[in-house]
Amino acid sequence: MATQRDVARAAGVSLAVVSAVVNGTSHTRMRESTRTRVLQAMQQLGYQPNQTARSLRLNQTDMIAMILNKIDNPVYGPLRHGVYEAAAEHGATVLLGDAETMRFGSRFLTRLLSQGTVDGILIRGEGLLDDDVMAELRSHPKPILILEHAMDHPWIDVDDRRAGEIATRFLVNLSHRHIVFVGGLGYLSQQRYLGYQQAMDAVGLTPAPHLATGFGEQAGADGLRQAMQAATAPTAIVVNNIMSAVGVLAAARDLGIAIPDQLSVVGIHDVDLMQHLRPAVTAVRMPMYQLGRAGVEALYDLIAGRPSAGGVITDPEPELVIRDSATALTRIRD
Amino acid sequence: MATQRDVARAAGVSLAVVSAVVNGTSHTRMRESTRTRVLQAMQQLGYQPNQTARSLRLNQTDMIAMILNKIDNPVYGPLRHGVYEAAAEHGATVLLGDAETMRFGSRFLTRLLSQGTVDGILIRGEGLLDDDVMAELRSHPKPILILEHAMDHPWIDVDDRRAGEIATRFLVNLSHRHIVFVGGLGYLSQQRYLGYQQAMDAVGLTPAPHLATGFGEQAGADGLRQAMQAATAPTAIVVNNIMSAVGVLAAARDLGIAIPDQLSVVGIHDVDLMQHLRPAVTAVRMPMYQLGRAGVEALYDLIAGRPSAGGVITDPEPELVIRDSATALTRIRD
DNA sequence: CTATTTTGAATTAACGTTACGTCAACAAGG
DNA sequence: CCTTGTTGACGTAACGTTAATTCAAAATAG
Repeated sequence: MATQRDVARAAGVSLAVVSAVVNGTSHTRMRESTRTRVLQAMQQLGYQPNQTARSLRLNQTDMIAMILNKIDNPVYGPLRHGVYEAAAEHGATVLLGDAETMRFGSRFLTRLLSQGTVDGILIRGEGLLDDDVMAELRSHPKPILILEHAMDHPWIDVDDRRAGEIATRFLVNLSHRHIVFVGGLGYLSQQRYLGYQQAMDAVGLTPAPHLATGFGEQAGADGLRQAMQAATAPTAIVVNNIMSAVGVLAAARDLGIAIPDQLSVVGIHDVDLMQHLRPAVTAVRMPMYQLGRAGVEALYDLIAGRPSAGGVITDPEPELVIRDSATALTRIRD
Repeated sequence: MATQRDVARAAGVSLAVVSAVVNGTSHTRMRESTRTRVLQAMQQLGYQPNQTARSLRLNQTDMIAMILNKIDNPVYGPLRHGVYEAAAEHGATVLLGDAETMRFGSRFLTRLLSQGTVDGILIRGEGLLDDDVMAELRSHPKPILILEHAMDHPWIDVDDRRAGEIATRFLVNLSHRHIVFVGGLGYLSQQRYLGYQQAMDAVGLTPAPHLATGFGEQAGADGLRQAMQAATAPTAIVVNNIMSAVGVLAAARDLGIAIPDQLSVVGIHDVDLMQHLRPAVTAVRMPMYQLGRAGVEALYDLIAGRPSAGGVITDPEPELVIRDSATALTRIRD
C-alpha cells in the first residue's frame, strides 16, 4: 500500500509537503501547483492515510468507547444514535461494548485499558460492572464519563425521578387511587420510584412498596402477578422498565384482566414497539438521543481538559406519550 | 504513562527483554530472575502496552468491523453475540457500524478505508449500501466477508429459502390452503418467498403473489390489510420479517380478526419478544449466533490467506418454534 | 587446555506520521 | 546596494513497539 513516502517520491516533493497537503497544515506552505501535483499523485497511487501511525504520532485515536449494560435493550437505540452522530461530528468512531461480557481479564477490557485504543470512555450500567473491573477502568489515563448518576466520576443523565412523577401524576389525574410501581433493581429504578412516591404524597395517597422484579418482559409479568395478590388490587400500574410493559400486557391477558378498562398501564421509556402493541402503551419518553449527544460533548470537554457540563438533563424533559393503555377510572373494582 | 523504555530502565535491562517478557517471545531469552524483575517493574510503573505502536509495528490492529443494515433489529442480537465472542477468541475487538449512516464520505467509512483501522470487515446488508460505498469498500486492502448471499465476494449465510419452506409446510400440514406470504424487499425476502413457493407447489397449491410491504411493524400491518382485500381471504400468513409479526397482530386486532382461530401466523426469525406477545408467535428460529461465529472464522481464514469455508449454513437448520399464533384449520371461512 | 556450543542479553532498524527547525530564493524597503 | 521579510519547501527527530542481528560470558566437548 502506498505511503506518504511513495506519494512524495511520485510528486517530487518531500514528506513534509505531503503531510501538509493531507492535513491542510498551515505551517508548511507550498505553491498551489505543488499542492495539486501532490493531490494527483495521491489519487494515482490510491493513497490512504495510516490511522495507526497517525494515532501513534498524535497520541490520539479518534475513537471513543461506549459500554452499555444490556446492549440489546431497544431503549438504547436513540442513545446509540446520538452518540454515533455526535462522535462523528468530532471526527471520531465509536467502539461499542457490553457490560455483561466485560469480565475481568476479558479481551474488550484489556483492549480498553491498553493505551492508544480510545480517547475516552462512555459508560451506562456502571452498577452492573464488577468492582475490580471498575477499579481497573478508573486507573485509565483517558477520561471516563458515566451516563447515569455517579458519585465519584463526571456524569450526566436523564431525569428518572421526574419520569416516575409524570407517569404517576397522569394516573392520579385520571382518578386512580390504587397505583403500584413495578420496578427493577439499581439506582435508576429507585429514582423513578422516588418520583412515584412524590406524586402520590402530593395528593395524600400512600405509595405502595416498590415491587422490584428485575428487567425485561418476564419481570413485568411477575410484577403484575405480585401486584394482583394485594388485599386491594390496584387499578393502575407504573412500569419501570419499558420492556416489562410487554410482560404486563401478556400477564394481564393471561389473568383475564382487561387493559385499560380494568387496569391502566403507563411505562417509563418509550420505544417504537409500544405503538404497535395492542393496546398501544402509554409511556414517558426519555430524551435518550439528547443524552447520547450531551454525553459525547461532555466527554470531549473532559478530553480537552475543559470543565464538563454534567448533571441531569432538564431540556428536554421526559414527555408523556398518551396511547391506549391508560384510561380514567370510572368504576371502583371490588 | 510508562513505556517499555521506562520499564527497561527500572529493571536494568534492555528494551528487547521487556518486549520479550510482554509477548512471551522465545526468540530473546532471559533468566527467570530477570523475567520476574521486569514483571515487577511493570507492575510498579503500571505499565500498559501501547496498542497503537503495536499495530503500527505489526501491521495488524486486532480489530474487525461489522456493518449491519438496521442495527436496531433485535434479530441481530444473537448474531452480534456470536461475532463478539468469536472475535474475542481471536484476540480481536469489534467495531460496529450501521449501513444506514454509512453514506459516501461519512466518518465511519473514511475511517474503515484508511489503513490500520481494522484487519477485516463483516457486512450484512450489502443491498442497502450505495454502490459507490461498496466500490470504495471493495478497494479495501483487507478482506471483506458478506453475511448473506453475494455474487462477487466471499459470503456465508443462513438458509432463508429453507425457513420459508418450513414455515409454509407447517401451515400446510395444519390443513391450511389459502396461505399468503407477507414479505419485504431484497434478496432475503425473495429466498424465503421461494421456499414458500416450493412448499405450496409440493402439495399442488397455487402460491399467492409476494406481498412486498417492507420491513418493520408497519409493514406487517400493511401486509395483512392488503392480504385481507383478496377475493378469498387467507386463513394463514407467513411473515417474512419477524418484527412485522407485531404489526400483523396489531392489525388483526384492529380488524377484528382472531388469531389463531380465524388466521394463523408464522414468522421467520425468532426473537425473545415473540414468546411474550399474546398470542405468542410461532416462528422459525434462524441460527444467527452460529452465523456470527462462522462469519468470524471465515473472515480469519481470509485474513490468514487460507481459503474460506463459505456458503449456506446447514447445521444447525432453521428450527420451528411452535407457540400459539398458528392452529389447525377446522372450519372454512366464507 | 583449547574449541565449540549455549545462554542471556544488548543494539538497532524499521513501521508511517507529524511538527519543529532550517534554509535558499526572491521581493520590498531604506 | 544592503537589510529585512516572505515564500516555498526540505530534513529529521520523535511516537512505542517488535524482531533481526550481534555479542560477551559461561558451559560443555574433545
